[in-house]
Amino acid sequence: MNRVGTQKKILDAAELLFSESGYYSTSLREITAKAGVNVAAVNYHFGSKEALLDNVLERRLAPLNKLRLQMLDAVCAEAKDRGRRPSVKALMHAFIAPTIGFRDSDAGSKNFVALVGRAISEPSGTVQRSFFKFMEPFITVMIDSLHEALPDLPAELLLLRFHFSVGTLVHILRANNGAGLPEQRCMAGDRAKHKERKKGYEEPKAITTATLVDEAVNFVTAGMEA
Amino acid sequence: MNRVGTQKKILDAAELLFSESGYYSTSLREITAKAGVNVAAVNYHFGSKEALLDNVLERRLAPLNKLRLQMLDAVCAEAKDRGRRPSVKALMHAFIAPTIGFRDSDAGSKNFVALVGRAISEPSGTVQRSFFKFMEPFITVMIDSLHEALPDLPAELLLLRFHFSVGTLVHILRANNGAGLPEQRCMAGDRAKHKERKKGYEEPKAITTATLVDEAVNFVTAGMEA
DNA sequence: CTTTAATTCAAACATCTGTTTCAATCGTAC
DNA sequence: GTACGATTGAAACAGATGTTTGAATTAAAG
Repeated sequence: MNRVGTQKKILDAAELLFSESGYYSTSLREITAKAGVNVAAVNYHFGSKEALLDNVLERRLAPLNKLRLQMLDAVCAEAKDRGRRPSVKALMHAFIAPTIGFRDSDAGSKNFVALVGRAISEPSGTVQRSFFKFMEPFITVMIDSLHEALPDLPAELLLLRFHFSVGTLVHILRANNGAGLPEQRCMAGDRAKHKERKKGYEEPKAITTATLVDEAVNFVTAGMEA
Repeated sequence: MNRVGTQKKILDAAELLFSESGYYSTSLREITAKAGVNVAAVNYHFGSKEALLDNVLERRLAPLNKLRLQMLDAVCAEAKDRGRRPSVKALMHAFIAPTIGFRDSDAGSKNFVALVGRAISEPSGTVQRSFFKFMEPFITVMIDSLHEALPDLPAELLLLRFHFSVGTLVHILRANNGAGLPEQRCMAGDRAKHKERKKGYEEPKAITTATLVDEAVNFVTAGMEA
């Protein structure tokens, strides 16, 4: 086993288990067991559990953030060429589409998006610190662009509504865990009961990634411009 | 010390610490230390840590859910009297206003809303199970009412958009932790950098609970009707 | 083949976890 | 005041946690 083999096995196992159970509820022994390596390997290759989390996040977040920034720059550049302001919808698309669509780019990415959704809501400390370290550069540019797109919206309202939008996206990612569809558990129960009461009720159709992205973009765009 | 005194002290301490650090990251010894009682008191009065969480949630969620259902029923009843469908905005107000406004109703409630925001995002298992047990009755009625308000919106889109709305609310509650304002940490850093770059940038004004509720209701209403 | 460094492994480390035990204490009814 | 059930307290429980150790193994270089 060379170095990179063991490291990758640990990263993959940690990514999966963190996304399933969260950072604090996943033990190093579970991770190393699933990876098929010794417990000491984590501290040997990464230094600590927290450093492992950093590496798990960075491996995926670095290319994702690059992609998001590219799309954001493209939107702003195209708007500038036309001498117009960027549209809220295009900005929100650059924010949401790469993030949600990321899960289709790689087998392990599906686990990762759930991990990201969970990271932002995990108790303050380790996870949030690691996460925001990677997110901050993008958010800075995003808010600047939104100010250009909505010059008449007061700063505090713009920040507040963007805050709402982040909440929407995070919730999508979090629920994205298993099937990749918005089948969060409260609704599963509801739907059954609803079905009993209403006649002629049709089971809702499955929702593709493309529809999910479109609907999410429409939802937050309408909210931003409300 | 009589029974209820000790029980209340434990519930208050657990509510605060759970909301700060989450369920899994809070130990019984931290709770009992803050409450000024013996470690054994938790198991004596509640049976287990999980049962303690149930009691923490139930103490606040029972009256809150009652209030939300009352408001929802009032909205639907008034609409029926006028022979009209309930408005999405009124429904969303019944969903959001009591939840956010709850933090002003009691000194400890401020901690509780953050706990609720965190509960829904905590790794599946204990916390989610306890939480949805209390939430389900309300959600069922809510979705039925939304179907009445938006009869032309396909079921899968309605569920999806309500899913988005829940994400927005949860994110608000989660960030609601300290000051009670949407001052999430990523934006604190952004704002500083943004301030440097833009001339004539004005620091955003503080946002009151009433504004927060109004903006949140407008945001999700616009999204639902998009 | 020998040497040398990198890596793996089983075992132990100290610490923390939720829970239990059982004697000491408290409040109350007789 | 005495007896009795409810409550508290200090201590210990068994198990899990992240981390460290030092010898064994592997891979590459001379």
